[in-house]
Amino acid sequence: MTQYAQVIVPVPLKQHFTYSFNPESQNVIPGIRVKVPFGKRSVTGFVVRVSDTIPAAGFEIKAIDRCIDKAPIFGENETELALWMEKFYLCSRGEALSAMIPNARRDSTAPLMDFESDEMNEKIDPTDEQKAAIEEILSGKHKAFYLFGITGSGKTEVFLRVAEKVISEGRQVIYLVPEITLTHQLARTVAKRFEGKVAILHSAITPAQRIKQWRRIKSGEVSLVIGARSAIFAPCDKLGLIIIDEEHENSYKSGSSPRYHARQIAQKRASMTDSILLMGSATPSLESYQMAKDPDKLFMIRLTKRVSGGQLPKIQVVSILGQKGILSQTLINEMDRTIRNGRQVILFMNRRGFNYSFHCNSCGYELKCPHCAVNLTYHKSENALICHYCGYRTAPVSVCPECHSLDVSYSGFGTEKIESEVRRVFPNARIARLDTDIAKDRNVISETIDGFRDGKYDILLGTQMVAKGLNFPNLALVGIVLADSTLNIPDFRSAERTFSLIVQVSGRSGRYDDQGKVVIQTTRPEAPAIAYAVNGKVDEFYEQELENRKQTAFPPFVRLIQIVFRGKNEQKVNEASSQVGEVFSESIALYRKPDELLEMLGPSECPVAKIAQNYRRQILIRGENPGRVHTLASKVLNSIKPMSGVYIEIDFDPLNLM
DNA sequence: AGCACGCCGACT
DNA sequence: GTCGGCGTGCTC
Repeated sequence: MTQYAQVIVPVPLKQHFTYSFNPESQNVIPGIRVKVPFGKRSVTGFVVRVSDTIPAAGFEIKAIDRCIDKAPIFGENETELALWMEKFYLCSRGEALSAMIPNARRDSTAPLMDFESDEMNEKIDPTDEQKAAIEEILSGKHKAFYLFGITGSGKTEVFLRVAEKVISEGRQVIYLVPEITLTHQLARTVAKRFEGKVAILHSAITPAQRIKQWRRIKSGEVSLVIGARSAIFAPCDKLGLIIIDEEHENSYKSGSSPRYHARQIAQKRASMTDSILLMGSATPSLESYQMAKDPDKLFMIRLTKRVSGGQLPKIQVVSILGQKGILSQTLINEMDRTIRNGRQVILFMNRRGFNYSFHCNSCGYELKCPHCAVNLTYHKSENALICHYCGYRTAPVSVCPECHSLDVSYSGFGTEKIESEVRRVFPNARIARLDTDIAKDRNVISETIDGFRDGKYDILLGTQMVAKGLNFPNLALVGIVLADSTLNIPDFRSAERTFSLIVQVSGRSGRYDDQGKVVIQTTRPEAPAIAYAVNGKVDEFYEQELENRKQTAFPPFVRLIQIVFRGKNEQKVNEASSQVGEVFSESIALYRKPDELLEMLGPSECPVAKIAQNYRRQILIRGENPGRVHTLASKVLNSIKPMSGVYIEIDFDPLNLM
C-alpha cells in the first residue's frame, strides 16, 4: 500500500512536489525532513502533508529516499509562519522554510571572537531606573517595549530579569543579539544564569549541533534561546518573550532571499503567540523611534544613567576643511598624549564613501539629486553625475554651485594612505590594521584584537568591524578619521548610520574610567548627524531626521520595495526591467487613489551597475500606505512571466539601496 | 536554484 | 575534426 507526501523543496518554485513512500518501512509524517531525488540530484525536502490518494499525475512520481528525522522538527506554528513569509516577502515556501529551519544550507559564519559585551558583570541589584523598567514591562499594560538607554545604562540586566520572570511562568524566551555580540562572555553569563535551560545558537556551531539544539528547543527542554538573526525562528511552542538587543543593527536583516528582517518576524511571532516584544539600543532605528510615537504600538522606556556612574567620553569635533594631510594637529596631539600616557588609540576609517562623489574643498558642499536628497555619484566611465535612486543625471561640474570655488574634486583618500600617514607621523608607535580586506582570516582578526587588548599595539586602525561590542580597558582615545565618509554615502540612511556610529563608537572610549576622549574629523562639523551626536542631543537628531525623511518621502514614512533585475545579457536585463516597469506604471495609474503617494522610481541602473559579469537594473516602488504598496507589488510581480536569463530579486524595506 | 541538453567558436 | 561557451527548459 503506497502513500503520498507533499514535499517542499528548497528551490524558488512556488509549488510543492508529490513523492511516494511505503508506510510499512518509512515513517513519513508532516514536519520531518526527507531526502528526495529532484531532477538529477538529491535534495532535502520538507514534508507538509501525507495522504493515500494518488495525485492526478501528469508526471512521474518518484519515491522518497529516506527520512532524515524521526520526529517532526517543525509543526503548525512554523508552517503558519512560513506561509506568512511566503506572502510577505514574495518568496517560495521552500525558501521560507529553508530560512527558518537549520539544514545543510549555507549559514553565514561570522568570526568567532573573544568579545566582551556590555554590562556583563555578575548579578547585581538593579538601579531604580532598571527596577522601574522591569516593572513596567511586566505590568502587562503593553505588548511591545523599547529600552532606549545610553551605553552602559544596564539594558542587559533588564533583559535578563524580565526573561527570568517569563521563564518562571513556564514560558520560553528568544534573545536575539547581533552576530558579533554573541560572545563567550555574554553566552557564559546567560548560560550560568539559566543553567541547563539554555540553547546557544552560536554562528560557529555545526549544522548537526544546530539541529540537536533545535530538537531540545522543540521538546520544551530549553527555556531561553540566545542567538543571532536566524534564532528568531527557534521552535518555541510556549514562547512568551522576544528580546532584540541592539535593535538598530543591520545584521538583523537577511542578505539573501527571503530578505527578512528579524524585527518583522519578531513582531509577527509575538502577535501570533501573544508574547512580549522587548527591543533595546542606545541608537534606535528610525523605524522603531517613529513607531514609539504611538505607545500602544511600541512603549518606550528610557534609561538615562550609567550603572557604574561613569562619565560618557568627551567628544571633540575638528573641522578639516581645507586642511592638507589626513591627521589634524588636534588629533595628532591627542594621539601623542594618549600613547605617552601608556594608553591606547583606535582610529576609525571607512573604506566606502565619498571617493567618487562631487566635493567642494572650500565649503564642503556635496552635489545632491534634486529629487532624492542624496548625493550624486560621479561615474567616470560615462563622465556624468548620476542619482542612484531615480536615475537622474547631469554633467559634471567644475565649479562649486554654492561658493563658486574652483577647488573641487571627485576623489578622496583610501585606507592605505591613512595607514602610511599614521606610520609617518608616529614612526615609533606599534600599529595594527584591521579591515575586511585584511581580515579574511578569522585567526588574524582574533589575534589582532587579542593583541591589542593585551597591549601589543598602541594604535589600531580599523573599519566598522571594530566598532561593535568591543571593550578595551586601556583604550582612551577614539578617532574618527573622516566622519564624512559615512555621511556622504548616497543612501537615505547615511545620516542615521553616521549618528549611530558616532554614538556607538564613543561608548567604546574610556569605559572603565572617566578619561575617555573622542575626536571626530570632518569637513562638515555642522551636519546634524555629527553636531547632534557630539552634543548628546539624541532626540533632536531623531526629530530632525524624521522630518527629513518625511520631506523626501523615505522610510519610515513610506514603504519601499526594491526590485533588482540581473543577468549576463545587458539587453535582456534592460528589456525585462522596462517591461516590468511599464506594468508597474499602468498598475499604479489604475490602483492609486487620488492624492495618495504611490509611485515608481526607475527603472534605472543599480548603484553598482555590474557585479560579477551580471548587469543590474532596479525599480523602486514607494507609497505611504504599506499594505497597498505590498498588494500592488505582489499583484504585479505574480502576474509577470519569468524571462529567461534575467533574475529578479525583491527586497521589501531594503536597508540600503547600494 | 541546480543541472543537463544543445547548438555555435578557437584549439590539441 | 573536438572542447567548451552559456542560452533554454525542467524538476514530483
